[in-house]
Amino acid sequence: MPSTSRTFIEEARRAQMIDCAIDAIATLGYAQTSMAQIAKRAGIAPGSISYHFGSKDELIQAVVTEVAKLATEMMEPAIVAQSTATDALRVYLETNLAFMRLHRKPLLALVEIITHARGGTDTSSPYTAQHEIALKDIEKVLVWGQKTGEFREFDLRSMAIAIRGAVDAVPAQLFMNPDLDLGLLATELTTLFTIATRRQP
Amino acid sequence: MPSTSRTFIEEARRAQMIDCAIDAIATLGYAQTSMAQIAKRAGIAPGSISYHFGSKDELIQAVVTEVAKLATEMMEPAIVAQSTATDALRVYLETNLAFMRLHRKPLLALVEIITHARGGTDTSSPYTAQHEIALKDIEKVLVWGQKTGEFREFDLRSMAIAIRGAVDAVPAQLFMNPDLDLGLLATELTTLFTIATRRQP
Amino acid sequence: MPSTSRTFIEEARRAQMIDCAIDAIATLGYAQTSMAQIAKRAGIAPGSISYHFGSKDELIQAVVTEVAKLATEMMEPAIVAQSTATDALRVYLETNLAFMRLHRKPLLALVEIITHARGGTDTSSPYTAQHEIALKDIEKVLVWGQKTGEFREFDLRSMAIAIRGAVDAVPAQLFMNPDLDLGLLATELTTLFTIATRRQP
Amino acid sequence: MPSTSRTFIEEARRAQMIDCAIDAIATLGYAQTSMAQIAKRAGIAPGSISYHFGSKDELIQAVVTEVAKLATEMMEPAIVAQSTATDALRVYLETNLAFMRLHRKPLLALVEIITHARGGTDTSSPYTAQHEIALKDIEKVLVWGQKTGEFREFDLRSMAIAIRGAVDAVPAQLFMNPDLDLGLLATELTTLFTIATRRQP
DNA sequence: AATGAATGAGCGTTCATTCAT
DNA sequence: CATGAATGAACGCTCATTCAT
Repeated sequence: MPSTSRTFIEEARRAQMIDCAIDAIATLGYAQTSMAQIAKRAGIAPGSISYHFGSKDELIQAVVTEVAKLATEMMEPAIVAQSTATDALRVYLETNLAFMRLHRKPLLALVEIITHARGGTDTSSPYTAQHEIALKDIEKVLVWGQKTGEFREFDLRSMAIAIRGAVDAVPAQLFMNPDLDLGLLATELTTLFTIATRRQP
Repeated sequence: MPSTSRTFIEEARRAQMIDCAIDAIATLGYAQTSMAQIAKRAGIAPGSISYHFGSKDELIQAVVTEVAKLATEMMEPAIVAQSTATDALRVYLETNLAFMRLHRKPLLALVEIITHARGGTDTSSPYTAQHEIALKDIEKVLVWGQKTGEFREFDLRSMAIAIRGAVDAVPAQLFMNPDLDLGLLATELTTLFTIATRRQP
Repeated sequence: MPSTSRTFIEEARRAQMIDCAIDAIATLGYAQTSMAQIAKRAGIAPGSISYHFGSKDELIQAVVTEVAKLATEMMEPAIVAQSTATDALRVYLETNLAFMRLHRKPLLALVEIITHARGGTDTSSPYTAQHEIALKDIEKVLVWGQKTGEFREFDLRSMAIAIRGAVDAVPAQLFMNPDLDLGLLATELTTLFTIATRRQP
Repeated sequence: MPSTSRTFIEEARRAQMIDCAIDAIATLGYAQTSMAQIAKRAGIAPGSISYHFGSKDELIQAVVTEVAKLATEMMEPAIVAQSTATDALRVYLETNLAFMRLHRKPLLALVEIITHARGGTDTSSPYTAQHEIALKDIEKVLVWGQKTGEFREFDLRSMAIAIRGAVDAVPAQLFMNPDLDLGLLATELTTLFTIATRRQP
């Protein structure tokens, strides 16, 4: 039991603040979400957030980490359990869309942060890095498929951009049309990229 | 020559301010772009922008209109000149990427504005509408190809989301990696969606 | 013929600007009346007003002078023509209310200026002086009536304040209720102050 | 002792700011009183006022409420305690002038606010309403006197305008001449309106 | 540990005034 | 004479952050 009681309370407070930040960002939008708004939702003082997180940026970073952890926990085991690259790609798309269905608010918050929190030409932001990691993950599956001969020859980065782009486009759609059929979308995207990647006859 | 000198000067100033706004937004990001920043780039007083545009919103709107005009002028004639849906889809992707190459900063600015100017749950923003129009345009080409038998059966909206998503993902990539090979990307995306949409044997 | 053609045009321009200033102030209120608003009403450039009047303060002063001249021209001859102080007091009240009926906008503008343009503890403002002159004018009539025995003994300044206060209260009423019966009000105020000032039995 | 220390401090700060606002408005005039000016007098940062009051309008409203409360507490009990309309009218005038003597700055500030906070043709401002209430209050006393036969017949609104006009004229006089004898003025105005309203022989 | 009052820099905007044309 | 583009100071307001309690 490595964590003390103090740390436990501390962690509970942080988790509560992260949850409220997610709710505020997903509901109000990134630009309209102030520290005061988050504090109000948590029923605490604005200063307490600074106290626990040091700065707004660190809170936002914690939100990103939290949601990324949630997503990874949900998606990664299913993907690595597949025995073919084709299945892995299919499951990658399916679990991504499933995550949007099950964790809409965290996902919306994450998208808001990624699109808003970038500062200028700062190529080295943690969000940029995360995006690169996502593309690299896809490329691993694509390389696998090309090695086994399941997939045709194509430029890895281009295909990865297309796949990730399709997935990243969904939250915006979801925002515009909350009744979007995510099940249908999952099926269609799977078919689309299965056809587009498979070795051509 | 119907325009007077006065109008000419006025238009020149507006154009200069729009250019500086584009530069500022593309360089600093939307959230970091204040009237003062834009004015500084133009070498003028902050109040002068309000004098010419009335408000920040109107300046931003002018930027959007300017870039949209630029994009439409470049892309639309080439697309409608095609005689098959397959060619139209190819040219759609090619001209979109060509625009990014030729007008990188305006395009980055436009993307920044579209992704940031939305406020919370406001579904009815003009930028949201613009996005929907873009999808509908793609769907027209897809319907065309399905009617002629060039394309297989698929859900129109899902395919449109994937295509637009791939295109929209490019600016972010461009931002992270300015040396991205847009020519290669155009070829690969064309191949990808040609395969993914064509009638399967 | 002391005035040149240039001066004539000059005067016409000034008169036009004063009229537009009166209209703007009476319609929009003092605080909402900017140089640009006045210029717009006159169909001229904002800079032209500064050119003719030097500053906003001087324009406002010109408006006050103009309206005061209008009022004096209308009221003074009728008042001095009376042969008793009682009649003079009656005509003073009647002509004051008649002026409000006939020149509502100039009067409203004047009131707006007097109540708004005062700057801090500046006791020596021209508006303060004008107010003092108005009280002194009333006191002259009151002294006259006391000397002839028409009026009872009372403190001159107190009675003058009450009379002027009643008259000054009317524009605000007019503003709140444009259908106010100024004829009835004139009759009633005349009766009121005739009773209040006359020698008691 | 129902109020906590926290609320107490909060209230003390608000009271301090209201006092400084009263001082600034009475000294500088409404138009010259900015948040920065008030803050300077209080020795605090401009933002602190927004923190406690939300907006300038709310601060001004708080000033009005504060002064109105002060005035009502002082004047109303004395007036309603009278057994005849004649006495009520006398006490109305006396307490009004007494308030000016005891609370000169708050009263000046109130008058500044009432005369300035109206915007253009906006008939429905809360200050306009307050003025109407003041007239109605006077009319109640006048109706009372006419019913008991103490007062002669006259138009209620006209007489109310004259009485309120006389009272409202005093602050401006006070501003011009700080040594004005308010005791004498109270006596004279009482006599004036007692004579003017009483049943004529 | 937690507070919340207070800060101060920055925001978008207004506007009387200036001056090259 | 007249213009109107441009200015620059001031406005009310927001908000992440600090710090005495």
